[in-house]
Amino acid sequence: MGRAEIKEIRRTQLIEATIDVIARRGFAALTLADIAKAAHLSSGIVNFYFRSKEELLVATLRHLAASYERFIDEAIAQAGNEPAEQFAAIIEADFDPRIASRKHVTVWYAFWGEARWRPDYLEICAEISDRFFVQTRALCAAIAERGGYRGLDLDAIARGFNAMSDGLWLDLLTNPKALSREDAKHISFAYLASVFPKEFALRARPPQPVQAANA
Amino acid sequence: MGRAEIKEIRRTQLIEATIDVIARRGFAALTLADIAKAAHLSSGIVNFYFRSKEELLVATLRHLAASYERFIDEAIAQAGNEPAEQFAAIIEADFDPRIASRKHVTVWYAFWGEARWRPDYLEICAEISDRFFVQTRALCAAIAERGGYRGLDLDAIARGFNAMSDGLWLDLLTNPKALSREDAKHISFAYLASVFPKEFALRARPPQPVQAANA
Amino acid sequence: MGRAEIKEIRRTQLIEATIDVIARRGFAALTLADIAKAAHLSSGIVNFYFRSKEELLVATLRHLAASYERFIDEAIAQAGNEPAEQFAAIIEADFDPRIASRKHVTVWYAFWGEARWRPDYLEICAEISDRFFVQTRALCAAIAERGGYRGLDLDAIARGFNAMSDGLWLDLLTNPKALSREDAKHISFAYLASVFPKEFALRARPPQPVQAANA
Amino acid sequence: MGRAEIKEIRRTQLIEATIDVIARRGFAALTLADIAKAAHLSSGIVNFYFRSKEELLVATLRHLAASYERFIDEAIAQAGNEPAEQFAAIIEADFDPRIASRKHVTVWYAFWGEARWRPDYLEICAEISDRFFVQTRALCAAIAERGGYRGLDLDAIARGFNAMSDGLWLDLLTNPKALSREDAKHISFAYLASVFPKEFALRARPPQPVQAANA
DNA sequence: AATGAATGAGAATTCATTCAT
DNA sequence: AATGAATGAATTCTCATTCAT
Repeated sequence: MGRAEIKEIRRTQLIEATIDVIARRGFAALTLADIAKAAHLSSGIVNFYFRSKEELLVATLRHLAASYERFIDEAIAQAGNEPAEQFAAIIEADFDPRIASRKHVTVWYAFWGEARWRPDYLEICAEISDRFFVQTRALCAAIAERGGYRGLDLDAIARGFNAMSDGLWLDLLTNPKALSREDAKHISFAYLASVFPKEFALRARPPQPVQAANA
Repeated sequence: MGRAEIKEIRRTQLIEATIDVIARRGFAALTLADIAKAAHLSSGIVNFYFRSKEELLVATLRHLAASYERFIDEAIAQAGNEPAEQFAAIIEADFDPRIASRKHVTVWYAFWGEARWRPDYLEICAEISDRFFVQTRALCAAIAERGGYRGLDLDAIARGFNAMSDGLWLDLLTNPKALSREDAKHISFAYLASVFPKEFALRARPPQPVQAANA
Repeated sequence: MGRAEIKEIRRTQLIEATIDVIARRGFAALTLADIAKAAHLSSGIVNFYFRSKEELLVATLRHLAASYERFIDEAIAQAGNEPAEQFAAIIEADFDPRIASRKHVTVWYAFWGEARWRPDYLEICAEISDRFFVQTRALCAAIAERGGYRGLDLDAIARGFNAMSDGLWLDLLTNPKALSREDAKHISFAYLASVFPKEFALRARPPQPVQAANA
Repeated sequence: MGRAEIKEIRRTQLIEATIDVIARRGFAALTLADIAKAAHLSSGIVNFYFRSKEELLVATLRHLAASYERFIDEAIAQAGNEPAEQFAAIIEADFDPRIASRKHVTVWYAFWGEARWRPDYLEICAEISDRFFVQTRALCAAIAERGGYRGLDLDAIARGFNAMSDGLWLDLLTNPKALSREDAKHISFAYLASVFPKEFALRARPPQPVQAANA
């Protein structure tokens, strides 16, 4: 195993340990000692692979963003050529247990909570948000064209959809009793069904389970 | 002025200082000394009026939640009896500069970022989210009845709306270049228009300005 | 006792503890914990009264310089009006056990050793060196005038004298077996006697003790 | 090239790197990693050729002392047989740019600053000081005899001369604006001229340049 | 009621040293 | 012979909390 590889392995190891520890203890209680312990390495190690705690955190957020994008892109790629299918794949991916796990959502919100004062975080967040907007906007446009929809405000629809996704994640985080991942998907589909009824009405499953979840 | 009153004045003074300092420095960099200085009081003061830093933070979140609810409730109260008017008032209030100021949004997200590990925060967040859901769900039901809409999934609409609001706040926070408060309102109205076209089509202002903002 | 006084007392207490610890352990081994312990205070105290370790060290050097200057100035003041008497007083003061104690010399050399990389130290050292040069140069001029000496290079004499003093301190430090404080005084007087024989020949005591010291 | 030779080459390489790094960064900031980098070697190397950092430092000081002695001895050897010539050669050598360079003086003072607490340093310093004393004392004796000087305190003259040299180095270090290497030489010669006027009066160049330097 | 001095535990960071390769 | 990854002890600095005044 070459040394360059080791370097990459360790960095990833530390980044994943960081995600674990944030998920377990929280951003405020995050210590390098805990991260090192979670990575089964010694306490001085982080400053060997990262210049500072802050740099590790930026690398962690970048890693998180890259994972998220990769997951969404793969889901779209596997969804076939129909834009509505692709959009549906985004929703499924967005609330897939591997992506919208309590752990991941937790960590995303931890970063968003601090983003305001860390230009690096902000940049990464804006980048992913812009990229996601472009993607969903293009799909909306394609669906609108194929479906013969007229006069739609595609920007508002796409941005609204993205915002709703983020907001549903927040509900998963802060109000898990009121909302399950399945509920979140249903709500997303219901939104799309209200804009593109022909394509999404059938996917928006009946509301009973939601009421059950609130019971 | 009685002692109880002074106590209340000081507590409020410290809570408001806390909000200021979080907005200015961030949650992670928040120190009791900074809070005391911002309140023009001496450094040991916080532990005099609050058992601990944590208790001050819980009180701050509670204060924030109460302000938010009061503002929304007043907006509804002033909106007249039409449910659609009331709903519109909620949107206007939700993105009013006094509520969705960068400062407030910042602080809300700071708390949400930490909420996962603080049961107290979580409870307050869930409470406000539930209350807001009940309110918006009731308005949706009223609009649907008056407007003769059938077969709507009211739970999904209300939850989706609330989620979208929170998500739009996140965009205001992390991507202010891509989204203004006016854009956010427009997107909210566009959503309602897609569900209740009769009531909201006219309010969803034409999309040009949004495109301009995104240019 | 007012609070402003306490502040000054504590700062002095910490500065003196710093001198003690440097003298005892050395500059390289100097830790804030040791200083705090030597001052019979708790470990966080230094950063309460000084912004950083570095600031404490600068304050310590300044304190050292001020003590030195005060001691020399007082010695001159008590020496009467004869310039030769005053010069003699400088030598006596310069090698007085209270000033040229092993502890003080040690600490001075510790600072000189680091001065090169710390502009603050350098400035203080240059200031004291310039001031001392001006003083001794003036005394040389007065002695030369009264004694009718002609053609003397007063700058070189004064600078040479000051340099010799510092160098003798170094010998006290690094070679205490070869040189006592009394030897140092004798050597200084011998130097002055070679320049101003009338005024200093008698003070330059016979060389035997020096030889004895070297034995 | 045998292993013993390589060992010697590497040790010298590391010692010279140490001198460079001390001169550049200072004693306090000296790290083995920096030294290794300056020697274009890998970070673990020092502990391969020296038992510890401390041992490297002692070797460095020894190297410095040996270089100094060699330089002075060579200067004396090249100066002919006249003791006054030899003494003059010592002064020239002592303030030769190759010996009294800012770099070397810096490093010497760094060691002197720490010497008090490191018996090894102290021993080396005392050794060089004693040796230098013996050398200069012998030259003084020879000059006195040839010149027919009577009643001189040769010990005091020699020790005073050595002390002045060290003190002038300190001035070069801490007060370079006030003193150049040429000034230092002039001051040294002026001192000798006051003791041995016949031999050194001519070498003590006129004082104007010194005044200029002080202007 | 309020102050701010003092405490001491805890965190990031640095770095000499070790050692597998 | 040389590398550089890994360790972990030590150090500075921060800060919530306490408490005498």
